[in-house]
Amino acid sequence: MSNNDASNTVKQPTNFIHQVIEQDQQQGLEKVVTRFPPEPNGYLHIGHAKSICLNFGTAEKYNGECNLRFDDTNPGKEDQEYVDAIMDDVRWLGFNWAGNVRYASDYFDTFYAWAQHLIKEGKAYVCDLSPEQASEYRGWATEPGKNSPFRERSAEESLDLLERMKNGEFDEGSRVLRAKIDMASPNMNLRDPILYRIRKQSHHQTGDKWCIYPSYDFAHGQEDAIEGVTHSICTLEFADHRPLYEWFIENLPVPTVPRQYEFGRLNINYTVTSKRKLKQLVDEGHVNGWDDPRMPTIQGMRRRGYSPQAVRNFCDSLAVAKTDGTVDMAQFEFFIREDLNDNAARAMCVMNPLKLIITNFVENIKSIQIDINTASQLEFCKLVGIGKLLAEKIVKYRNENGSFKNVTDLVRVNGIGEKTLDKNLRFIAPINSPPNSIEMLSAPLHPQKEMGTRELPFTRELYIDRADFSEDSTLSRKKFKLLVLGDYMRLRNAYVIKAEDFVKDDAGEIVEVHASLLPGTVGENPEGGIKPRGVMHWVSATEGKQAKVRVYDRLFNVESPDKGDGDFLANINPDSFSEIDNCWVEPGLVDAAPETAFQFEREGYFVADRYEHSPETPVFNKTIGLRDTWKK
RNA sequence: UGGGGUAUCGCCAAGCGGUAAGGCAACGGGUUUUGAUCUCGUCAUGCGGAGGUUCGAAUCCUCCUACCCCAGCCA
Repeated sequence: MSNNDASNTVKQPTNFIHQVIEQDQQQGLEKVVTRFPPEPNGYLHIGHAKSICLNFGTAEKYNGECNLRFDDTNPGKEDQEYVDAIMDDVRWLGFNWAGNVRYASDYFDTFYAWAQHLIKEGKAYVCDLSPEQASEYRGWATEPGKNSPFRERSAEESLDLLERMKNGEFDEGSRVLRAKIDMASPNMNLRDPILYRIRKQSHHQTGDKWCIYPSYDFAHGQEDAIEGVTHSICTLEFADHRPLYEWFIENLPVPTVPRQYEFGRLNINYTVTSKRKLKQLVDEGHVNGWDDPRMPTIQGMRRRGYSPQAVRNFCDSLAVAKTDGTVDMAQFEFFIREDLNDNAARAMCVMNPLKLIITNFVENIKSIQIDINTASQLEFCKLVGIGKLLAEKIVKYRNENGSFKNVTDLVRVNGIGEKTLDKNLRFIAPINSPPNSIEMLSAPLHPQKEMGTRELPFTRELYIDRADFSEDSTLSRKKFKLLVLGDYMRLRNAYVIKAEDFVKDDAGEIVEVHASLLPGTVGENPEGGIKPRGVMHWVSATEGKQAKVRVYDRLFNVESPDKGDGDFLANINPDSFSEIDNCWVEPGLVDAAPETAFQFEREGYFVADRYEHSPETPVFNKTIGLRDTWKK
């Protein structure tokens, strides 16, 4: 992988879990097994990405295995839709789980048998207290709870009651199975926690087989034990559950002994990562779904154009510790830009078009258009997909049949089809007209890396960005890198031009700029010490393509939108989305595959929309702007 | 409040008794056909606070303070 060299030079943040594993290995641990255990009740977000990278990354680092396991113990909240999306997300990040996908529900039979085991051992009982009563009996932090009146019920009776709970004889909420631990424990989780509750709901995996479902606590550690998980990594809020986790492992005939370790959850400013709040954003229509590019969901980041490698690099840069801080969004953005800068092809897109006419175009451009009635074999070879042999055939055909009457007659030559003709149309001059309407320039796809080149049609009429022209020629040369009347500017990958004139409409708006090009300045500096003020991007007005660009900004305009219990929706940034219809891009861009990333030079990074981009209706999403140190 | 955690630069974070790494951000300089990239440089006598132990403390001890988590038949 490409980040190998990075990991060799960049010092890894410490990871106390890796320290634990290395100690365990010294004690004789042979194989590390981890797991990523989401509940399929929503879409994964950046916080889960950290957990995925930690669990899968740890397994990878120590040549172990990592399972993907759905913790599906509460059917009311879960859905197959989420199962599918989560698998998609894990794969997108580039991880492979060991063996098949697992489900907690795979083990429901075992859990039931283990529940019976605990009852027989006198360590669990069916309790008939209502939820309200149970809450009262549980006591308060400073005062111990009271034993349930059903606590000393006989094993036989509990066994029978549990069986009947399973058979659907009782209503939801009427009875539960509880562990008999300690109603006076200062740890509330140990005050006779619930093992099974009645839920008359069908389950996305087990259908209607069950109407009682195990609680998280009665399931999670046992799942780990069944799968041979050695290091069960979860977030800090589960630290209080560890004694219970261990209690089950000690009191049940489990095949292996997993250990639980907790690390600090990832928080990022200017966004929210609580499932409840993300759901609210979707349900109330503040965003366009879970995969809205403004969402911190993996699906959203993907649609926004964040690369999986960038997300991974960011997650790997985070220390695995027990502190609960909030990482600056700028730190994430650094990794997004770093990866995109390396890998995104460069292109030009004019987002606010202003027409620029090159007044001396005809006299000065180097045409590569071909007059098919006079071209030689060698000249035909310049066309796309035409080699020496085909070129010879064309010349022969022309000699035998006389001049072409139409450009399209080229297909009559054996070996040239519609497709070849289409690709070459712009390189062929119309019959009987001067072959000079387009100059094909070539530009590198990347300024530093060897990524090849692209063809850039340069024509008499171009589009430049409105913001790049000013009629005010008194503007400081140093401060304003603009096309200013009477001054020079470099067209990126093309000529240096000089602005000469402009046209205003009745409303006083500039609608057209006239400029002349300096011959011989493609790839060369102008003679006579002329220094352009700067460089600007452009697109041919006749050869370029119109495209739609969606610009996204942060969803919230305060650092901690969910601080406190106030309405986090009040902090929504009303200008987080805008769509610009009249953008012009290089012709080649419309053929880009969905999810291809580009840097639109001087504008930022953009991605062809995963779902809506097509050659007919090109749609690009702004992933992130370029770093901008331009101070006015 | 009882229990469980955590406190080192604006943010993330190393450090594990020997005299405060690194990254992000910020700010300066250089290169540049992207105001990008790249590159060079600046940025904690200070480690939540107060005492103490020690030749020596961010690291050990004592007390204090602040913040986070638990008190669902959610995970």
